[in-house]
Amino acid sequence: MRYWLMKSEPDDCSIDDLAALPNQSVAWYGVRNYQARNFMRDQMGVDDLALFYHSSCAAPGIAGIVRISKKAYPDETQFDPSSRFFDPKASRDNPRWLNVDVQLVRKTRLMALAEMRQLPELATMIVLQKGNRLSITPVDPGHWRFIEARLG
DNA sequence: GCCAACGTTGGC
DNA sequence: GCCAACGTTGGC
Repeated sequence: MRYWLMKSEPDDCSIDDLAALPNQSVAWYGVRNYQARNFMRDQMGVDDLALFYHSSCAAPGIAGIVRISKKAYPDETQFDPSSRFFDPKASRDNPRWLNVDVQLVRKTRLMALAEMRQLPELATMIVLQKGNRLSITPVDPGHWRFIEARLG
């Protein structure tokens, strides 16, 4: 059982969008970074928990908690020529990209990036490191407990 | 829109 | 294997 932080652009899928979906769950498609893919493939298990983070938006920060509801399987969008995530080098025999499914656990108050940066307890979080762009990062249990307590 | 940081591609 | 060029991410 591990903890994660997963970035989503709210213009694409916000915490409220997730809450409105059937089963409040969604395929975390579109990851096109090998390190993030490998996290899903090698380390993510069903019932792992993740912070749902809004990125590339006016108010970046943690917006909710989700759980991994299905382990990694091939990302359909890599096979779809009409998708912006289409990958001509991927095939069904040899898929390159994977996704997991996530399900809403609860929406939280927004814990803004600016607030996170002000908390010395969180200073070593991967997502706060300079230049970090990974869309999926592990969160250590101490950070998880601290954030969860602070989210109320 | 700007720009720093990073990952990927492809020529050599 | 090196590395320049290019594309993307993501905060501001």
